[in-house]
Amino acid sequence: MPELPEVETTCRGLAPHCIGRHLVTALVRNAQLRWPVPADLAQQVAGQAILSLTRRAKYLIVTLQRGTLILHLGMSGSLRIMDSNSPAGVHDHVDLVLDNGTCIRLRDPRRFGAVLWTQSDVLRHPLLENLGLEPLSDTFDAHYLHGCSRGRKVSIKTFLMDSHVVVGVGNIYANEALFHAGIRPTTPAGRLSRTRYARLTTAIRAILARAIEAGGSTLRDFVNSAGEAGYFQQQYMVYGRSGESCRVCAGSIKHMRQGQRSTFYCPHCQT
DNA sequence: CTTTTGACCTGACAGC
DNA sequence: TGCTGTCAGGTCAAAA
Repeated sequence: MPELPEVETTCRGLAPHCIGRHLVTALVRNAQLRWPVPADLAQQVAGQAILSLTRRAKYLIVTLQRGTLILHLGMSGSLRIMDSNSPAGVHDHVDLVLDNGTCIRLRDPRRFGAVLWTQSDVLRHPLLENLGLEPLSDTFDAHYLHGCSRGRKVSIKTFLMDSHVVVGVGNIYANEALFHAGIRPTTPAGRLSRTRYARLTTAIRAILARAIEAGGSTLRDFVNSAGEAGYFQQQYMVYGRSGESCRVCAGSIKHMRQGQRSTFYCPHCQT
């Protein structure tokens, strides 16, 4: 489920329900996520106000008065505002219980997600300190990508998905952005011209921004309901369309694997 | 340093 | 109806 637009949508959807509220406790039903949920999480967060909810890469950062929660949705996680008395499903692993009878409930069937706690500068946390640029920031441009790709032999698609270069570009949007930029996913990153990186950065920004807008339409349903409709409403140009005809040239969309991930592209439109 | 591979975990689905 | 194998939106850690 979660690429950057979904995490951003989650962040915006949760914020009005929890900013300024106090956490009563944390209820951990299953601590075995990507990393163990801290055993003392409830004691750490109890009684503290939620000061802000922000996003860095695909991490959600919940700033409390005396520490910070770092949340990640992994491959299958979702966060929802629920009545704290509502029965938990098998994959509802953590509730952050608020002072108004609701909770932020983490559901994550595959348990690749994370709930971590830090009292240090969160941006210096080992998971966050070496992250690349935000794709929607002003500094993310052709000059940046061109510069850090010099000498790199990895394919442009693998390069795009490297979070030390740029964050938030997952498998779906890497495929889609390369189609929009007309770039073959297998091209070595170090061989692309600045001009082609300009097309690519424009494509990445446009696609992510559009996906976030689409996700925004689901925000009003964020409480007690599925907040995922916006995601599936996207009409993909290549992702998941192998064997189907290209929406631009009508040629056949091809499928291949790059580093255990599925790649889809149009051999005619992407060179 | 860069690049590749394995690992984590469950659920859905295709094919026998 | 089972069973087995493959695949899925992420990304760290270890090996090469």
